[in-house]
Amino acid sequence: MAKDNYQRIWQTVLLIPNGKVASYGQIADLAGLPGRARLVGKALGYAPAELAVPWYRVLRSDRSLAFAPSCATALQQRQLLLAEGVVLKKNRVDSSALWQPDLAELLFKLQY
DNA sequence: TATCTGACTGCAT
DNA sequence: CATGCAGCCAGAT
Repeated sequence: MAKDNYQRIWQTVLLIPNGKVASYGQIADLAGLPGRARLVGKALGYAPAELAVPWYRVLRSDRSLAFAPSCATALQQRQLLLAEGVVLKKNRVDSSALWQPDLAELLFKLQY
């Protein structure tokens, strides 16, 4: 069911550590949904506020933010990332902020 | 059931 | 390094 995929995506995004970022495609892979990067974007859009999913830690594979640089959403994303110490240069995060999860630990936490 | 959409990607230029 | 573009595919209508 669609809702199940959203749940898996939200849970995976919840595991991104403070100060780290991941790409849509990476989240899709880790969530067991390879090839569905675009679905990750939709899932974040539908994420219930009470889950407090750190949507701002997810960006494109080239490390650029997925919004027009001047729109309100992009501004908020930049602010949230900067607040966590993520280095941002021209709408791109520094590669040192990329999340490199330990797969064994992930499998344990996600409980598939 | 058929179509349309896009918070994406990889590759070519 | 930046842009363009075809391919992508589940979910929404």
